[in-house]
Amino acid sequence: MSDVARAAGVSSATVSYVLSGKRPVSAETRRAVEAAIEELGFRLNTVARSLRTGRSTLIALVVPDIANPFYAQLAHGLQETLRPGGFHVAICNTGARLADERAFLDEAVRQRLAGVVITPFRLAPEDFDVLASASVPVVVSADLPFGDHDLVTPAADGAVRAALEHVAETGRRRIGVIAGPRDAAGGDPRLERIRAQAPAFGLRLPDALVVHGEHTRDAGAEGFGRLMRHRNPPEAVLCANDVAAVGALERAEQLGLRVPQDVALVGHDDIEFASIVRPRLSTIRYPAEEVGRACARLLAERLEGRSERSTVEIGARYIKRASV
Amino acid sequence: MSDVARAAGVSSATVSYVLSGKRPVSAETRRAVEAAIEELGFRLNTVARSLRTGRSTLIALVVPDIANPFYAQLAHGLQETLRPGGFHVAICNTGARLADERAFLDEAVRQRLAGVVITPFRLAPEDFDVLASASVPVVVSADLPFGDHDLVTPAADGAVRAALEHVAETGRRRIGVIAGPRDAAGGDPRLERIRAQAPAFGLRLPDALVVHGEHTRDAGAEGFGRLMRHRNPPEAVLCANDVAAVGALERAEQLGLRVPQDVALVGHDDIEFASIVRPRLSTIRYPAEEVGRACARLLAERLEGRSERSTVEIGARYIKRASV
DNA sequence: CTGAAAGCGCTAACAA
DNA sequence: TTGTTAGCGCTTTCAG
Repeated sequence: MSDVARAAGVSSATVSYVLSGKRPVSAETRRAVEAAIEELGFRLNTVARSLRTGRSTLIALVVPDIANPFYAQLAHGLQETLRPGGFHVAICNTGARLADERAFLDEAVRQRLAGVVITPFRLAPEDFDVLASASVPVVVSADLPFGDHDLVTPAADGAVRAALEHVAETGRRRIGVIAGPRDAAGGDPRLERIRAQAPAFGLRLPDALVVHGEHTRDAGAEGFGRLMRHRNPPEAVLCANDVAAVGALERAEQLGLRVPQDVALVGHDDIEFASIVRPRLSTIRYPAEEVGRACARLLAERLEGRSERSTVEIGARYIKRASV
Repeated sequence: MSDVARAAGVSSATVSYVLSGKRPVSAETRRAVEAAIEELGFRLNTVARSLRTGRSTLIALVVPDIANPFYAQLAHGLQETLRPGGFHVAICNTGARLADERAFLDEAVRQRLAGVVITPFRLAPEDFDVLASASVPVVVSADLPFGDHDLVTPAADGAVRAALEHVAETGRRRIGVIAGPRDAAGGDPRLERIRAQAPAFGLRLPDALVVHGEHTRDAGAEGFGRLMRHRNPPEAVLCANDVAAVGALERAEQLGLRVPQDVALVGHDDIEFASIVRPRLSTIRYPAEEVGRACARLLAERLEGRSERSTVEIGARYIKRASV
């Protein structure tokens, strides 16, 4: 930078100001500086800038698995809306493991990150204290509030109602649920929403027909197998996410069970998988890209100075397809 | 850090050395320093470290679309194998647009990144000069060599042969190809491999039956439609990637064409989609996670000092399923 | 085995 | 409108 300053016959402060635009510079000086920059092939060192300003332009996206289409799409929405503001997104795969979740939060403060967007799985609210003490803004994407952080969350009651109504209309009475991991922080709100609303539609969800597992195809297949081995199996199975639902569907085929004739299936999220499988999966859509964009906006607002907590609800909708 | 030094009664250099392990420190001093770190909740500022050392620990992954399952899986493999070495991965979605590809390379030097892993689409070799002059190591993941950068690439000849053989065995003679974008840098090697080997199996690929498009479902559907509107349509369609192949399959269904009875379909990559659609898609597997891991290894070697160019071939394999 | 001190490249007072 | 300069927090010679 001082090279540029010398070449342009100005001080390095002036170079800094033409680059940042934080103070007016005469057209003539600006031209001289820009010429020198071009001439020397100069490129601002953003590391030095970050050290000086105490804040980088990097945002961490902390999720269980970026290869899960839901998070991949969320990442896409997040990155695309953060980029015009000069921010970048680092992906942090935790594998839903507590130790890794913690490790990334720690790393976020070491790196003086501009912010963190996270879907916490096993983290406790206290784990965020490291970030608070370094005043790294946090946006949580989850079904339930988490501490007093900004939140992007589904408004899903109506969608769940619509799904249950559809299941009931088609004559089923006994339902099962393939929920998230048993030890997830805050339990599984998707399960609880179903449990709370089922009775209103004359649907029974016995405790024995609730199984838990990770958000993977294997876990979905396994959970479905367990449900159907029950001496009195469910007539409809609702899954907390589409990846598991696809696993369930595959297991149904292996077991010679027809969907929806023998058993109905409903997912959550509406990732691409859902409309690609046969039968097409009825599911409660929670639009990942839009979630990512909302997270980006919340974070941007924080970085621009908002200090009160804010929540964005993203509407979920029941998408009726062929699996019910 | 100087706070820690003061609290431990040592110099800040010593604190630095216990943290980095770059010089022996007596057990006693170490203990005192660690106690002080714990006490004060000190966290190393990696931005300052990067400024001083001239290199960050961030690696950019530059791809067209992180929401494309192939790249999402690649990202996963990359991140998981880079992390133990203390490196992080930033995602850079280019949308396959030249301007964005260039912008990210520029950004990489501003950020003094430790490295770049890229699947270039429209970039020309000269575009990499910015990186070379800042000596930012580059690993290219592509079907063809690109400049003199480290390369991860498929060994796909055998797989293509197997696919074509299967197509020929089932009695088809006239084939079509849904290739990548017409203006992609270096053309479409997957198309060229097919073109080169088809004659050996008595297969004809007329120029009129080669269509180009992006690696998206829409482009695949559109390309398939164009192919089948031909007055003498192909008996088998090979796609340069599975995302497009899924689009083609959907369009076939819309058109009332049965796969594989009316037309056979072969994809590339074997992303999860391929085994989820019905009929299951026969495809040339190119394992994305493994590609990501290979990119990580190549980059790690560079950062440890290797200076000769290196290429890793990842074996591709024909996966015979129900669409041929 | 430990310390003193220079300096990485930038930004932001403060001064002119 | 521009310049001078201190200092962000670390690493790394050089000296002891």
